[in-house]
Amino acid sequence: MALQHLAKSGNATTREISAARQIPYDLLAKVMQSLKRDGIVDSYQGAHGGYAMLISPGSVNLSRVMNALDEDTNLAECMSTGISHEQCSMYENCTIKDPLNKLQMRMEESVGKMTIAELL
Amino acid sequence: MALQHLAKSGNATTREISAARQIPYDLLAKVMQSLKRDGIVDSYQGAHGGYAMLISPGSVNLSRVMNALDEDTNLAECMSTGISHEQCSMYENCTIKDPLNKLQMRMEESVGKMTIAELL
DNA sequence: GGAAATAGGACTAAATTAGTCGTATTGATT
DNA sequence: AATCAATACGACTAATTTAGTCCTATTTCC
Repeated sequence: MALQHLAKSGNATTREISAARQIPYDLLAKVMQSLKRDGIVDSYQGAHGGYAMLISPGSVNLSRVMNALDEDTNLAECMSTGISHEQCSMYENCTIKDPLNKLQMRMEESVGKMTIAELL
Repeated sequence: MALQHLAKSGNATTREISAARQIPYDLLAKVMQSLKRDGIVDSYQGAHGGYAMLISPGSVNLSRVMNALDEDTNLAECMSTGISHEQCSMYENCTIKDPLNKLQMRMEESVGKMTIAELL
């Protein structure tokens, strides 16, 4: 909702979006910071500051937004990069690992096909 | 994992699957009951009882399995059928309702394309 | 200097999901 | 008839995750 608002209005403050969309201010603030961190939006501090899209809405797909907001968007823990193999004792002889990976790729693809531009 | 096991072995008891896949017995029992309720598997009570596939693995897609196990698989509460309109005060002037519905349909489609047969 | 904004860490509360427990029922075997 | 091994199921508890809050910096315009 925040990105839809931003894409429509060009730029806005957290306070404005919070009021317009009835989103708790503090929560939205966290969301905006995450979007900034990912480089989806740009921020301007100080008085008369706020946020603006850094990338064209059509170039921001929902898969990217998901990953910007959540640190782990995998279907299972073992699918994260890194030390995850040790986390599951069944990792070596797991028989659903491959199909699960395939499923995740397909889902990411379908989520990735929708962009912020399609929310306007 | 349970369905993969069942599809491979033809039939099995909860105890067998639990041991083979290291799934907590009580939890798996609940899962099997849900699958039975949905009509994906058939159950046989009493001694020498157990479960067997009721439908061919190729006809059981993961979307159906999801819905069999979870009572609500919607992206948002307002997308459930029934009284949900009253649950969200913003329902009438929600501006992401339509794209969200479209997204859910696309995701369901991609999940629905994979069947238990593809786990074998 | 003050007001209005972002930045971010630490925390709490709510909701969800995973897992357990107790008991009933069914049905083949002895 | 008794027993044992299985499903059925409701109620509960524990763990995890997610939503939301609070406090304090920092930045920048006026």
